Amino acid sequence: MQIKGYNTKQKTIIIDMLKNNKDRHLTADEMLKILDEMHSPVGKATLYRFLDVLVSTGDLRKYINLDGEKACYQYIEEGKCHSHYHLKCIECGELIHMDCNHLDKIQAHVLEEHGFDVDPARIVLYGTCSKCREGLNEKNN
Amino acid sequence: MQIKGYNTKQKTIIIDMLKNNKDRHLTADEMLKILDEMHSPVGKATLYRFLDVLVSTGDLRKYINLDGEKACYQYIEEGKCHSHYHLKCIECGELIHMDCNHLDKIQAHVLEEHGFDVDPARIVLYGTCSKCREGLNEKNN
DNA sequence: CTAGTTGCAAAGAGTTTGCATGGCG
DNA sequence: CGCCATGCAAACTCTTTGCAACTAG
Repeated sequence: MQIKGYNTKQKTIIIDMLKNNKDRHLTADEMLKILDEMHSPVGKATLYRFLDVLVSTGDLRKYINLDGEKACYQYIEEGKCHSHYHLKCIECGELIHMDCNHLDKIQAHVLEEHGFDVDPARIVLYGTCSKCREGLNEKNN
Repeated sequence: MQIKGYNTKQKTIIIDMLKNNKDRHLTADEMLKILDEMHSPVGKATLYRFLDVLVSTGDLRKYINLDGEKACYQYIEEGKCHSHYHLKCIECGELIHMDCNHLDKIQAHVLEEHGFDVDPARIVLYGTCSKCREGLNEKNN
């Protein structure tokens, strides 16, 4: 991918980290921790600034965590249009990727009846997963 | 409604204010302002603490940080379970509150087919509103 | 009386900004 | 060399907490 602006060490590190975690939703804090563990610490401000750039160029998607209030980010692979939906458990935090044609109807319905064009890739449904409802899930957050 | 704990002046004032604004989504700051204008100022901490109580008793619904913004609250009339969905325009940032029975099916479907219990109040659908799609919307953020 | 409640101010959490230094091109 | 980027710390915003004074029951 094309890096906007100067091609610095920090930007390369951040992008590598994001690519290595493209299946996860990461918060800024988690990223800082990962970068530390990679022995490639990056300044907090630098991270936030570059994440903003990546979001604006469409390489990164920003989700607002309705529960914990921290924003989560997920890297978007070039040209790859994720047409699946995300379920995020507010108990255990697990992120579930759901392929489901049924939900494609949401988009059609909201567009026709409400005049609003939903981006399906951005849909995140918050709730509780089956494990947590059954109380089987260990506390892991 | 039944007030939990002691029945104080501040609690009565807050509940009155909420009832008078049950058609709106208010942030804590907006409430403080309204209370000031009613010449019945209530301490910030008192408000936040009582809002928490009302949310826990189910009298108030809390919508959290839709886009790094403040939490907003809506009073729930007794016995009336009214859930609606949020549409957030990624162009102009407008937050649209949509009442739609059709979308209630999302919850049932995801629970039955995917074993995941979605909280409808937390659903936020990102996309573009009709005004922005037509390019008619003024830049307002 | 005494446990719940209030309000101030200070602390927290997450994010942004100011500014001097440093590095890309 | 000029300009952008970096990183620290301080600022900022929204919310929560500590604590002494207060009040409902």
